[in-house]
Amino acid sequence: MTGDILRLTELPPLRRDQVLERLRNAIIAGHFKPGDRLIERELCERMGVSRTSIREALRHLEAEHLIQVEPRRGPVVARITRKQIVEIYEVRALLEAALVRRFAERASDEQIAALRGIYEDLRITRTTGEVPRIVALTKRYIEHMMDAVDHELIGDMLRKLTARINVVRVLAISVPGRLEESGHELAIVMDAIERRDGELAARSLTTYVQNAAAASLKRFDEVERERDSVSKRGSRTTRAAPARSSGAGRK
Amino acid sequence: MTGDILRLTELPPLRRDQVLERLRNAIIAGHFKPGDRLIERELCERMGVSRTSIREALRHLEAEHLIQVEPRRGPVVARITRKQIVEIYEVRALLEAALVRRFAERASDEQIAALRGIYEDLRITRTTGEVPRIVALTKRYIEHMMDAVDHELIGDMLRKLTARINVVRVLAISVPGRLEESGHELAIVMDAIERRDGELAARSLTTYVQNAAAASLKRFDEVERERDSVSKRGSRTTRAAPARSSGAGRK
DNA sequence: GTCATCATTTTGTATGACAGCAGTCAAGAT
DNA sequence: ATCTTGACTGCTGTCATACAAAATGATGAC
Repeated sequence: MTGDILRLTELPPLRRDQVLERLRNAIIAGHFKPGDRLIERELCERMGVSRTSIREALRHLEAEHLIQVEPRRGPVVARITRKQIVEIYEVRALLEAALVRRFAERASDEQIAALRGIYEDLRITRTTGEVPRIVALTKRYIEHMMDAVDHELIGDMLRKLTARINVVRVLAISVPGRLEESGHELAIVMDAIERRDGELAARSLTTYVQNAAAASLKRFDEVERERDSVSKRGSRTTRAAPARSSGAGRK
Repeated sequence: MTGDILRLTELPPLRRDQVLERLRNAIIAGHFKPGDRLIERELCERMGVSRTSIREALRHLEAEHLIQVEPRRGPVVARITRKQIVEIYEVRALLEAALVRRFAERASDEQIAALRGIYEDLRITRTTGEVPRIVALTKRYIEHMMDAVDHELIGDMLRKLTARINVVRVLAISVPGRLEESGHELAIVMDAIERRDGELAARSLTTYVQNAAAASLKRFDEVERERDSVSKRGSRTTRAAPARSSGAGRK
């Protein structure tokens, strides 16, 4: 019998999984910055585990694209390119649109009411400008839909994608005018859901995400430009990758 | 200077990456069957590397959902559930529709002509019923679009998704009537692309994928039913990885 | 056939070792 | 002062070994 559902003795969580989660959180939270090297021995000491566990967790993060590993140079917190941001938002738009469509069409009235509750919190908080709380509520909002829709794969993919652009995404919130604009879009989405109009909800959410993408890209470009001008006069930055600012197009 | 264009000593590919690729291929090709246990020591011996490299590759495969790891029981080739098949096809439909839309709208005339070439090969081969060749050409077809569209993320995701359902997918080809039906759908897609009608191409491809999903699910259910009735009278539990007589026999 | 008991595998983790690439820094050359 | 060179150091990639705890398999009792 393999399905040990009724197990009494909780077996201890695997060290490598604990390491994985803590590293992942640290990266997403921005505690490690893009480009930072993750040195194994350091991580060992700080987390009190052996290299074995650290390295296995790193392989997992590598597969999630949260770190990049150049052979014999070791892992680095993933830098994100402009093209990647564009692509991630594009796919996010597709997936979230599908998600909200299903939610509008299939969620129970209670689930929709609960979403309305989260939405109202969010709407109010948006007027106060408490960015961390806005981020948290936005997350709650989408997570609520994921739970209700019960689409493991879309949920999984969205979580991984948002992890990759979390830093950029948070920046985008503080783009002037963004909050008002997006508030309007979200209102339409919420109304459409309540009218069970999946199509409209999906279309509106797509617009919302596209605008969010535009805001993120704007901030990204600003940061890039600033970083460039600094590195031009300032000290020599140890940059591993060429990281051309514009026109990264290869032929 | 790190622009290693003129490197003489081609640095050896990392062992863990070689292991990763070989294991991944073995799983996708069905050389290991779903539910088979992957025992570290065995893999070490058969591949001539240490547990370190094997285990790191396994963590990567775990992140790709090609293996499942229950704590302290070790890795097992991922079994796929009916729900997962449904979900994967749903997302595949979304992503491939987006892909073909972009291709229809942006590809060069030459790229479209090349696609037509692959398509014609495929169309002819379909009449002959050579399943392996059909599979190969279908893969070429989609890969050609990925290359042309140059959307790293969608390409990446599609590759990972198809890896997970490869076995089921191949089975579906031999569903009676499927080939004729899908031939028709593909023809519409191809025509729409040539007329630069991204919308129609996307819609048709969605239908195509949905039908493919239906065929796969049908075969999946058949196999399931058969397996159930066998296990009811025959040997008891669903054995994980008995040393199959065919192939490498150990013990 | 079911169940308890013991032997054997296998995983999870730690430790130590070492070759070899990568980045650094100081000494010498121009 | 700047550039070049070469030694130095830091890390990664990989292996071998070890061992506790859990899982699996075998054995025998009821």
